[in-house]
Amino acid sequence: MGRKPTGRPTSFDIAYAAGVSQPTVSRALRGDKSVSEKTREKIRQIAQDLNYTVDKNASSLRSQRSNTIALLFFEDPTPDQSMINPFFLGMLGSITRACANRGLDLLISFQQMEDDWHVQYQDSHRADGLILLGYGDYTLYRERLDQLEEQGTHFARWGSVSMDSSGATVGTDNVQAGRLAGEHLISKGRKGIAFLGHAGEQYPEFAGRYSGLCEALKSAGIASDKSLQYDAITTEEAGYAAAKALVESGQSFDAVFAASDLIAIGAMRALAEAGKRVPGDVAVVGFDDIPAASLTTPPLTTIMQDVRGAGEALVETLLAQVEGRDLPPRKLPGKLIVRGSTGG
Amino acid sequence: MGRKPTGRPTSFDIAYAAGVSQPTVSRALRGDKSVSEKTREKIRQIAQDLNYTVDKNASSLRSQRSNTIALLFFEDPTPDQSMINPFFLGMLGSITRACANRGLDLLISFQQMEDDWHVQYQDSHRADGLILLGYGDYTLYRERLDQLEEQGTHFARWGSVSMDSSGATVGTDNVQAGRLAGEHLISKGRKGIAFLGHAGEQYPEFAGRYSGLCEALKSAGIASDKSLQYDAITTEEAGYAAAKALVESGQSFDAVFAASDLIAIGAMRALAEAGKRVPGDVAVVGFDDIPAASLTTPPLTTIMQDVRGAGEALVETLLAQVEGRDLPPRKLPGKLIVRGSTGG
DNA sequence: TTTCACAATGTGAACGTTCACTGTTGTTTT
DNA sequence: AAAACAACAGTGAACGTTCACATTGTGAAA
Repeated sequence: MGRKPTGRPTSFDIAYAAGVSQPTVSRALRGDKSVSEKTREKIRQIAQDLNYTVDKNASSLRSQRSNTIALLFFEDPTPDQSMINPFFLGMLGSITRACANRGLDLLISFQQMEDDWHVQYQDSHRADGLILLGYGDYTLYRERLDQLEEQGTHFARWGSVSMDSSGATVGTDNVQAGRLAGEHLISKGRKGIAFLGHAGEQYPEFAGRYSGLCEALKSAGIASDKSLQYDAITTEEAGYAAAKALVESGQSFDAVFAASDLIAIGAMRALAEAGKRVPGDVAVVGFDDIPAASLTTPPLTTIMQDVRGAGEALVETLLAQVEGRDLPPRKLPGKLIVRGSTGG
Repeated sequence: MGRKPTGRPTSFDIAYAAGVSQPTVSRALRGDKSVSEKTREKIRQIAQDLNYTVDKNASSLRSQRSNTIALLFFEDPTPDQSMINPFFLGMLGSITRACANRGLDLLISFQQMEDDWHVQYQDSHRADGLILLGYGDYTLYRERLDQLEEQGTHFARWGSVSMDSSGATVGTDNVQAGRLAGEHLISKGRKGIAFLGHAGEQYPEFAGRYSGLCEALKSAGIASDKSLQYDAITTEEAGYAAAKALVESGQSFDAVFAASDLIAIGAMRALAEAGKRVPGDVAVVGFDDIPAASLTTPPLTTIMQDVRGAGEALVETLLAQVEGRDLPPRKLPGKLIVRGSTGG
């Protein structure tokens, strides 16, 4: 179980074996065109035989580029232990893939809002840039974002695109997606559509979804009723509470558009307890299409965000920024997934 | 959006400002006792004022220690895109936390079985060690593990502890957990207990769970019936297929112990389609306690693995190995979570 | 033939730390 | 009072690359 007695080989060893100078080895392995095809191939072969790999630390130190990006998750101070929003976990997968495709390494870290994450990674040269992921109260981290920007840190974030953009942003077109949900419910003959989710500017994504819903209602000539909007952050508990409040208010409604699947799942629980049948009495639409959405009874109709596209877009946007060309913010369309909770 | 015109400060700048030599700065910031309390504090203060952080690359290069570990997920060649086993995602969270507590950075990467992951990370000095995560056919990657070990790579893996251990291993005590599940079902009066999951040595974890079940049956004086064991890998589809085969076989059974929650969920779907009621006709127990387990109807009774403990144990074991002291393999107990699928 | 350009490699330094020593002081021991 | 020893700080080198520039050889243009 001990370590190899002999140290691992360096580029000098390869150089010696190949009968060239050490920098030539470096050039060859990077695929530099100024090394002849022949020597390049020879060096590659020797490197492989000797089991040599470039030392990333030395490389990064000298070139001032780590080919690594850091992924920072953050949520409101997590109440319980480690219940991470499943949607972001899907995102993690797609970002990982996007990085792998480009030969980038990915550092990951979960952050509490209070931490001073804003200084750590890029400054210590661990990463060339940051990807920021997380719902939550926008106003809370707005300040940090500005600070990042001021520091000249490269970052891309997932979130609401519509806000006066702080840095490079990629997000779902929440208004379009909200409209999609609204139109679907309306097409099912529903008119009293409640919205569960914050609609204030602290939660611009939710607000976008709500205004999309309102647009759909308006287009259909239905008056939207502000009293049918109930605040909820993105947890199952919040959804349960909001739906319960809705039911107990005595207002009449025949559909619920939840700002996230977790909210929707909580809401369905509350509706069931209140004796409301889904979709008979109340149709329910969620948002995100998390894995659990297809496992509820009835299965949840929801808006799927383009997770795969998002990962690609985030990495691409960040990379562009690192290389000095800023890309415009990008909105990805949502897609309606029809399941049982709206009557199939 | 441009970069700071002036380069970021180095330890020399701090040294100059503090009126000491540069290595003293390095020592002070590492908390070296050989720097007097006074100067240490002074240097800390100046560093903070100047917004200085230690360059991780230089530090790692010189000290030959990256304070980073790499987390490698791998599964059987993923059929569809990025459906990652939710259980491992929970694990990711706990490992992240365990790393953060120790000031370690975490690199993550998803691997196809075919890739040559076994050489990459530690050799290039990106990471001090590897954590390997993934179910799957053991025989498939067994060879790679041996290779890693031979290379002197430090790694810890999550998996079956009982096998002739390749390297440092942490895992759930599958036999104990299986017994727990069996005892619970027996206490509910069930006697015809089917097991859905591979029981061969390619899947030692599943096999352990099965033998735990058999132990429980034996202790209760019930003969275990090998024909009630159906192979299934850990997906919802596999669970569906296995349960369907079970039903169609015409054998009588009144309980199902699934080797994973996904299998259980698939099985419940098949049972529902076959007109069997859960838990009335058939009680169901899963394994893992993934988030979706509490959202099914009825909610799924399951065995919870100690995810938090696992993350801690893996990181600790790995760290020990890096520091030259090998820790023995570790088994963590499973915990029964009783929900509706076994009658509450 | 001379000249210039270009392709291919070599040379020396630099990236920003940490390591192993060497010097200082000032305090204790005998 | 000399010797011994801490406690603290400084000096020079080293980690393994990549960079900027200098050097060589070769063939085409003059």
